[in-house]
Amino acid sequence: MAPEVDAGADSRPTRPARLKDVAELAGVSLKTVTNVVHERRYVKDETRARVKAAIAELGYTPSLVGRQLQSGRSNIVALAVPRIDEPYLGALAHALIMAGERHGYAVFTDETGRSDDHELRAAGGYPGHSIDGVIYSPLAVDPQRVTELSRFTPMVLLGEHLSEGTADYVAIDNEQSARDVVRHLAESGRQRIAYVGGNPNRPSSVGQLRFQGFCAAVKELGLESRDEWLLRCDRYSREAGTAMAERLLPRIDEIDALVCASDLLAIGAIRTLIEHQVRVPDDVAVIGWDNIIDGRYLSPSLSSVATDLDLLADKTFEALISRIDGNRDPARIYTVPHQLVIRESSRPISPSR
Amino acid sequence: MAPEVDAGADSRPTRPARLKDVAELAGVSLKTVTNVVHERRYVKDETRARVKAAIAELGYTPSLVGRQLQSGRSNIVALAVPRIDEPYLGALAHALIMAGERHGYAVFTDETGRSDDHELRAAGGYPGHSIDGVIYSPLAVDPQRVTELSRFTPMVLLGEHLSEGTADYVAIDNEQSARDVVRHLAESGRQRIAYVGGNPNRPSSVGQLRFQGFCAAVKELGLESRDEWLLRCDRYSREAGTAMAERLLPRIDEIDALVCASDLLAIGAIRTLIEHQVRVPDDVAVIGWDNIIDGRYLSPSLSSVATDLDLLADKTFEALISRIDGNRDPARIYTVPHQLVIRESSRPISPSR
DNA sequence: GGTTACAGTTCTAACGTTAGAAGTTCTAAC
DNA sequence: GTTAGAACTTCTAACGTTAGAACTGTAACC
Repeated sequence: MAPEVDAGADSRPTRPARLKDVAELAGVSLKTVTNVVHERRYVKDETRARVKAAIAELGYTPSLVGRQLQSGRSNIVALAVPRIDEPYLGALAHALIMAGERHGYAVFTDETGRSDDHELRAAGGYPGHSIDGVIYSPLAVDPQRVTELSRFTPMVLLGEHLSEGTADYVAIDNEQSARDVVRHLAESGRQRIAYVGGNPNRPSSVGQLRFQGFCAAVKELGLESRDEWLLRCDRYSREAGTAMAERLLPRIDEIDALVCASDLLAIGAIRTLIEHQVRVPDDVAVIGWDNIIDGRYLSPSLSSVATDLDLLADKTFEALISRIDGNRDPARIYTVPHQLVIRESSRPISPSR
Repeated sequence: MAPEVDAGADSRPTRPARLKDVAELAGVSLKTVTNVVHERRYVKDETRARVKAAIAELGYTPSLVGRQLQSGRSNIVALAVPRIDEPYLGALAHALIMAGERHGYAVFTDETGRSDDHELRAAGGYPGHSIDGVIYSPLAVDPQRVTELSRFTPMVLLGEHLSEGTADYVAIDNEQSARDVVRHLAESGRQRIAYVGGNPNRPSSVGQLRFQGFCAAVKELGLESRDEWLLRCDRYSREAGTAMAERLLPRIDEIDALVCASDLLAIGAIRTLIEHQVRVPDDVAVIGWDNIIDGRYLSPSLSSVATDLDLLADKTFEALISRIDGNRDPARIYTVPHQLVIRESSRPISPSR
């Protein structure tokens, strides 16, 4: 008999109904109920109706834990990012949650920024947690370790690029986007461009790739270049932006544009420049990457390299699901298109004004 | 026998080790292994050492799914917010993830902004998902439904205040914080203050409480007040901020301060004001709520009412865990302190400048 | 009347963990 | 030498779901 007898509208079950309760109420076996739930053949219409009525009456919802144990699959993927309260990572998480829904996966967002241990746990696929796959934005972990661990965890990398062949990687063409940025500035009349960002110690990091593209474009376009205009840092935060801008201030008259490897760096830098009466964009144009929403509402509004996050998220899931389904091909790089969004901070120099 | 024989350093297990594998390797029973894992008495030192060695050799990690099924507890709580890419909600999520770790819970962030269905699923405790509790920031769902559903789901409400007695609620004293804002502006020499935010259709919403505090303080301090200076809207977004500021523009010369029910509203409003050559704070002071990081980097930087999110997160977990542990007391309101953070956007009017 | 085919249903073991019940071995006391 | 109890281990069922194997019943065909 069922554990709960409906004693009127006021009484409620204290525990969720199980498959067994449905089976007993409908007077059929467990298997028949599963067959109905999964819409399988070989169930008489009359039986099906009876089972469905029982499901409705008990408010039965299949326990995903039971299914998980049985199938070994959870349809949950983890998103491992340093901090969820960074604007770009929040936007990324949002896009991935939406894409996950389209692809039938729930996205569990985990913050790894606190310690290397957290990152390693993510790279190892969260042992014990029955996570189907990991979308991973590594920060500190040794690429070698990631390579080792990813062999047993379906994984897609975002954000930072580790050594080739580590795991699938989805990103824009960072080098090309930096060239586009420099060409845009040159076409707007900028001649002496500074660069902030890119940790030289991580040769294939995003900031480094952007730096390479920047340098190549500066050379190709015959623009002036000085080592003192190239500031390197390994965090792309607002604080780092202010710090770098302060280091640049003594030479600020030498330059007329500043390329920052992220919008946060740019936001920090602009704040410092404005505090020191440097006019943006009249004295110095500034441009960043990520196209975070806040950039639109700054004064001046911030020009930026935009990624189509929905597309990136879809490609990420395609790659990840293929790995979850057992694909053992060599790691692949998926490139998503980027776009320059020109706003006030990189307005062309005009004779008037 | 164990399913995997270690055939050398290159070979790796294809599936995670189970308790059973450990037991077989150590030559003991399942129960003995659990006893070791849980550090129980009645295990000989020698046996314990053997079991621990086996655990280490196999890299065994207990399956949380198995535990969940057995115990009915997952130690996972859901955080249901409209969108994770809103700065305040991202900061909130970060604080809750950190607090969850302190209290032994993982925080699963779910976005409910897309549809009422998503919100209802959250309010119902995510049936089937074995979630121990829900931290819930409702937006659209009928309070009545939340009340019904929350009776069977350990739940704490954040952000929007529903009808009294619905569920535990953690927030700042919104009314008092609005009074503090008005007093600060008055003390800084502002006389004619406008207000943006607060949906009059949701009587106990945050924006409404702030509005009440605002009106009371204006009256108490004998400040001028006109209905045309009070703009109501139900979304606290940047877009709403620009829209509301545009509606205010024709009367902008009448006012000298603008109180916005959120920093996003304020950011949108400031952008519009600056575009129309209204000087902030010289012509109009602006102040918001939430103290989002971006406010610090705007020019002018944004004054705001700050909540101690770490404290809020800790109180949230205390309340939620008490409910998870079976507390059936009437719903309670937990108040966390707030603080005015004065920045450039509400600088006092000074004769010079 | 017997065979075949298939629709519809039940039985059973399995996923990994847990803990109560039951069993075994050992020590110490009478 | 027996007994009590402690120390330690094994046995077993349970959590909720699933699917293959096995069973029953019916209809069609020769």
